[in-house]
Amino acid sequence: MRSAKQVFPYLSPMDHKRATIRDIASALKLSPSTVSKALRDHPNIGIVTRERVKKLAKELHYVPNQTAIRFKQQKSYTLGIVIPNMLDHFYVAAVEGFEKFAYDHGYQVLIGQSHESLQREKELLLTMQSNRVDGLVIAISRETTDTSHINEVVYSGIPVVYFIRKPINEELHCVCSDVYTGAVDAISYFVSRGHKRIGFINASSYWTTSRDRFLGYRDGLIQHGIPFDKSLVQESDFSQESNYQAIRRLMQLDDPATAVLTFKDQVMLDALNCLRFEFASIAPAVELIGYGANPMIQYLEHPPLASLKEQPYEIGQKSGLLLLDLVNHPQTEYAPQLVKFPCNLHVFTSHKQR
Amino acid sequence: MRSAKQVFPYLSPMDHKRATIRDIASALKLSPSTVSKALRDHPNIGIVTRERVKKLAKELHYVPNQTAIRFKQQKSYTLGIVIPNMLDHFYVAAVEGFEKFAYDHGYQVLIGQSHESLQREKELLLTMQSNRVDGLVIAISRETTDTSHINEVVYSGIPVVYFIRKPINEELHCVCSDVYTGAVDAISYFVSRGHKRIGFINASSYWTTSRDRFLGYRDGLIQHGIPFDKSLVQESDFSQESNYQAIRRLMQLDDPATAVLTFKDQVMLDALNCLRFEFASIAPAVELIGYGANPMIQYLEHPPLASLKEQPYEIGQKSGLLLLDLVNHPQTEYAPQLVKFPCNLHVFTSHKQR
DNA sequence: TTGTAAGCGTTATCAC
DNA sequence: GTGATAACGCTTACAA
Repeated sequence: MRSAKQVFPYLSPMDHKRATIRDIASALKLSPSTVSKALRDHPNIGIVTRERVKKLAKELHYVPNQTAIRFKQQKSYTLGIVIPNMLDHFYVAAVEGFEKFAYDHGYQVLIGQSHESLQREKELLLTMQSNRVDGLVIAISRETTDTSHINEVVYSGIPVVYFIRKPINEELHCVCSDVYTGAVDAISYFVSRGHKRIGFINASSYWTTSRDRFLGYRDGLIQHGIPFDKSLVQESDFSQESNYQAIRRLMQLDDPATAVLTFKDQVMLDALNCLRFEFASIAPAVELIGYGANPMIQYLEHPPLASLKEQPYEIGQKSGLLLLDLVNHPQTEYAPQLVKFPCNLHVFTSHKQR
Repeated sequence: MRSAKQVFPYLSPMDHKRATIRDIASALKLSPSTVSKALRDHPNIGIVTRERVKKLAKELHYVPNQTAIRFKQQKSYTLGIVIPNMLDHFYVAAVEGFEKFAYDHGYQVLIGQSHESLQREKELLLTMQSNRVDGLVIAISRETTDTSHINEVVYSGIPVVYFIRKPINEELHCVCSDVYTGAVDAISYFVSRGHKRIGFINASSYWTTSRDRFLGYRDGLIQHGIPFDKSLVQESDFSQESNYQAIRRLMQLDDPATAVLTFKDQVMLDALNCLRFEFASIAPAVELIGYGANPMIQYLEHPPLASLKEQPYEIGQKSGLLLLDLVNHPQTEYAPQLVKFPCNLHVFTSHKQR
């Protein structure tokens, strides 16, 4: 067994050229094509030759050169995934689902983070094209109101699937959460607990995921005969300051909110802290519901009322499935699908026990 | 502006072949080499030609084919990073630092997650080699007690840098946290608050990062004249059940711990919950310190005493720097460096105010 | 069952 | 200032 000591200083490619199919071929007095076939168990290579080839390949530490294969095959066996941020568990879970699916089908994954910047998103898409990814899924950035850069990718022959966030009026496959129904359920639950002043902290954007949350909020109220009040709807950009501002406004109304639905758990957590620090007297009476069912909530002594549990892993997987289907059937016309995964209201234990 | 509608069904490569340097060359009645040089602002191409080329390139939506460039240059312009897990903020932050450095130097990043499996780690390294990454940083999995697969990579000419976790007795560059000093500081702080029964929940492993925490814990005690007591040291595999078990054992001793240092914040959070649910009477008196300064702690009403704030982003950056140096100077002999970033004790506000 | 040769897109070298 | 040619490692018709 070679130890680290022995390999110092590590051998540069000059000292130790990586073995190629040619090297194996000439050593064995075979042709490169025979070696190539033997290594891949091609049926019309004799068993003896095949074994000889494999044995030597192992001895020479032959590792197939993917960069050459990709180039030759005009296929990168790589799928791209563009997300806003890896610090958000939700996106990480989605990436995991996507990655698992991709790996299981022989594809690699190139991850890009837009950090909510349109500029960065455009650069990422160029990189993806330049790397000739075979397909791409994307959760658009907050700044993405124009999608010409995405259409450019589609036009260049790379299939694209939206996931989690989709621009309004764009028609490509999309996999996301059924946030509408989730919002309706949340409102119903609030109403069942006697709330009438129900606030909503949304994200300002071009995404359907914001619009649908809003529609669910509004329809939920209407279904229970509660008039819609514009002043109960606030927007946040997810920064702590912005989250604090939004909850403050809802608390400082003449008739303040007694319950608040938030765009996601991170917003809810900040709201919870703001209530605790700045509105201590009324804080315990204010009930909150977010989206995401962040596992960290289990560590809170006074958890929020509930959270809408989404299925990011499954969303990632399903996006991968739709994408690979497009990759493998490039010329087929298709009707863009909109796949929605349910958001289930997850009520935290301490509230259930009341 | 092309709209999504117009591109439906999306054009397959057959309908719309991607432009190559050859296409541009023949359209302009130039040679491919001239076009290639023009696109890269090579000095001995006339300004007129250059502009003509660039104009047409834009019109044809020419995007350089990285797969061809990589192949031609025998360089992938890709760096690999292998981590156990992306669900851990700490590693995500490290990846971010590494990625930023890599991108700024014209490299892409291929991320691999071992999920603490040696088998998976080996597969990842093969993939990395197969993709001819120009270099690799790795935080080894929990199961990695033998490093021959890593030496194999080094031997094949790909420089490797360890980060965060390093096997004992392996000599390559390594960038990690100064967990030893962190542990000593934590113990000193515990002692200054009157603790004498100080427990420690460590990770069982072959990593220096476990050994160093332990040595810091032990030396910290010794420095304050507190005898080392083996029963105060427990091990955990980071699962919730394992974390609960570990803290339970420390609480059920004849002379229980009154303070506990944990391998990382996740362990501390579970310990906190376990204390709250199962040892409510003594819980408030037990003080905890973890590693990581997880931002979620700010949402706890009764936060732990403190956390050792590490610098994962900087660790990622520095690993990138050392790695690129190796990539760019392949034949230089080098003495393996061990770079340590400080762990600073971060005391949570509610305790400061006591 | 094995061998030959062409070609994927780009760039480096050298010639003009 | 521009062009011709070879080469990177591999796969795949097609030929033997």
